[in-house]
Amino acid sequence: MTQNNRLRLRSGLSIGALAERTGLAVSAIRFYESEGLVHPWRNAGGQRRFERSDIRRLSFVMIAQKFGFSIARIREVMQRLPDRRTPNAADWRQISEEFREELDSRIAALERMRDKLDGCIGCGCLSMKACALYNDEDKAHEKGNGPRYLLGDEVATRPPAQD
Amino acid sequence: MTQNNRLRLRSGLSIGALAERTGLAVSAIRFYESEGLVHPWRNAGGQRRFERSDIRRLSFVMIAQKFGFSIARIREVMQRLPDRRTPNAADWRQISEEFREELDSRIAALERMRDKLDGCIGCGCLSMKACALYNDEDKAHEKGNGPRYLLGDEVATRPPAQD
DNA sequence: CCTTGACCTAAAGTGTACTTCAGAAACTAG
DNA sequence: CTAGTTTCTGAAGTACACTTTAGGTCAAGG
Repeated sequence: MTQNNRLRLRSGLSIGALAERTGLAVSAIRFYESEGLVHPWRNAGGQRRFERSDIRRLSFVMIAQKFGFSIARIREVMQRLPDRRTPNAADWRQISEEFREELDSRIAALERMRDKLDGCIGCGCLSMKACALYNDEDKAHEKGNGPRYLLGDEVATRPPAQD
Repeated sequence: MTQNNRLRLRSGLSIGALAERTGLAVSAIRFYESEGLVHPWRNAGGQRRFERSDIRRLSFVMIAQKFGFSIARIREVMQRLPDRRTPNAADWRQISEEFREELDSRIAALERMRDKLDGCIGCGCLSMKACALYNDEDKAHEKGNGPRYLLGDEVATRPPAQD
């Protein structure tokens, strides 16, 4: 294993080794490559070889996913990492700053919505129209392909009975 | 339209009318029925007829989805609504209480993770193992079908270089 | 009565994030 | 060198939350 490690370090990590180090499935790493999140080279036999810095790239991907960011968004932000040189701590800190800001505003939006929930659920406005919970904020659930037209139509002609 | 409305009220809402009132697509309402979130009856011609209280049911579904709850979870919680009588404001308040609690703890977890982000991203632990961001909390991203084995394996034999 | 629009069902398609499978080539240990 | 493990590719499968399509029925206005 020790000798093994030494070999790996010389010629890049195999996909299996990277999977071990990150806890990801091998298939997930291949998928992330297809999504442009890592860019391994190939050895003589056509097998993928990764740099040690890819451990960190993939770790970052995992963290960002935990926070609910989509692969598209993660790819977008990671494209700001340096291309030529190996990213250093400052590079990582910089892009995580960006996530942090987005995260902050999402947490805040969620809190505002939560606060409105109390006032809204019991009231008639839940039957729609002008309810603050509808016309408001970015939803926690921003991705997706629903109708997304979310109101704007005519006003209720009758009082909000307790239906 | 006024006369139309009067007719609708006598014999229940058509799926199109319900779609108009909620902003949902007709297809979405059919889907929600198949998922057990609404239970329309059928008229003589086999068409769905909804109660006025279904406007509120679906509105609740939409709000819960905005907060990121899955259909399965929403169905689970809505099963606590009264079966026999039309749910009233107190009923709705009670089940939204439950969501509120879940929401609170999810917001709190997100905040704790966010706070750890600052300390974690720049450091070597991002390369895995004992990092607080990994072994911790319920992920915002709890559903899903990934590898989910997320660490627990051997310790790094070398210091966390700035890769 | 007839046309038009709303509605019906079942099946297939969409996007996200992956996994699983099949068959073949590469690599590693003994 | 051989056996066993890894890795390779492309295609298909999975889960969630719906939408779209196709082909047919129902209902309301002129």
